[in-house]
Amino acid sequence: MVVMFMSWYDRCVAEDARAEGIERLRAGALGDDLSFLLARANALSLSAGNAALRPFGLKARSYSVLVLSAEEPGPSQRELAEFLRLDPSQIVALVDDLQSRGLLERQPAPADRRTNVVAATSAGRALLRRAQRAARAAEQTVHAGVTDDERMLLAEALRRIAFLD
Amino acid sequence: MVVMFMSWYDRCVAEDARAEGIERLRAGALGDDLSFLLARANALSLSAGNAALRPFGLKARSYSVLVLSAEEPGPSQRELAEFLRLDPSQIVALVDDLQSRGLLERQPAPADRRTNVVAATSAGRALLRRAQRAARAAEQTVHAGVTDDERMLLAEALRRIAFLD
DNA sequence: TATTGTTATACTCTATAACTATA
DNA sequence: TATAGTTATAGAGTATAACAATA
Repeated sequence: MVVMFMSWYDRCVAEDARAEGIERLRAGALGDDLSFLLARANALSLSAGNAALRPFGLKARSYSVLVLSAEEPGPSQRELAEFLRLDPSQIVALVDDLQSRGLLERQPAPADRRTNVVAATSAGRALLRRAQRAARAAEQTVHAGVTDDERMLLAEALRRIAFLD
Repeated sequence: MVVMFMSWYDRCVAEDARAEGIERLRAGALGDDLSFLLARANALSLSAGNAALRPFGLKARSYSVLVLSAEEPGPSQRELAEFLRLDPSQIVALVDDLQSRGLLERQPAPADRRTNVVAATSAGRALLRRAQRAARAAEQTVHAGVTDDERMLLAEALRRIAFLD
């Protein structure tokens, strides 16, 4: 189990001189550690995704909120927090930002006036369509090493881990 | 592609009232998004791992450094940075901490005096053995939903994503 | 001139608690 | 009394640049 592995790597060109050392580490204990592989795969996926979303003024988190708020019916902020495993206060900031850009709206829920339902605007949906194309292209690049069959098995296994209830 | 999903969830008890909303989101667009599943699975794995390592004064990052420095021969700080996708300056802080606790040593490399080889001490190895047991137990809990066969396929697919060269 | 390790700093993200308005 | 949303703030993690020692 490991970590974020963020972006020093993104500006680092792998050196041949170090390659053998890295290969050695990879053959060691962590190279078979499922949590480590999960963390490293996620870090690569995340940084590729963030890079692809940057032209749209989005990051993984705001992109996720936008995707979910484009569903029908839209989620409450509480549901967003739980599904994305983010603190409700962080959802406030994300929704504030997207709302100020006219990409989504807070709609007071008729049944419970404490609750805001978050719904993408048509501008939000338009941006989302373009962003999704870019995100999917980035995802394909990151997952280029696995076949379509493997990808399905991978998704199923991850789903069982991600939603182990 | 998504995000950290850290620990609000860890102190939140899922409510039945929200469960149907969550289920709906799960059936939507992100529920099939491999990057999202990767992020969420990793978040769960990471927080379970951090919890299991806390009694040993370790987190995922320091644990990873300790594991790698217990290999023979030990890695240089540069190799650690690249393998863990952390900035070299972050490795300094991690190694400082572990060294101050007597768990590893910096050994100047004979061949290149710029380089520090990081090597676990016997105290570090002893702690590591105990920590590894706890980490593996936590990992099993997180991955309880997948069979052994699936776990192997999962590891292989993740390896190809994590080390796509 | 380039690389390893290091220090420093600004920034983003995360953790936590308190507050308000509704229920 | 409990929940949804909000605000505030401290702490951890990340991004970036610069520096000394060595190659």
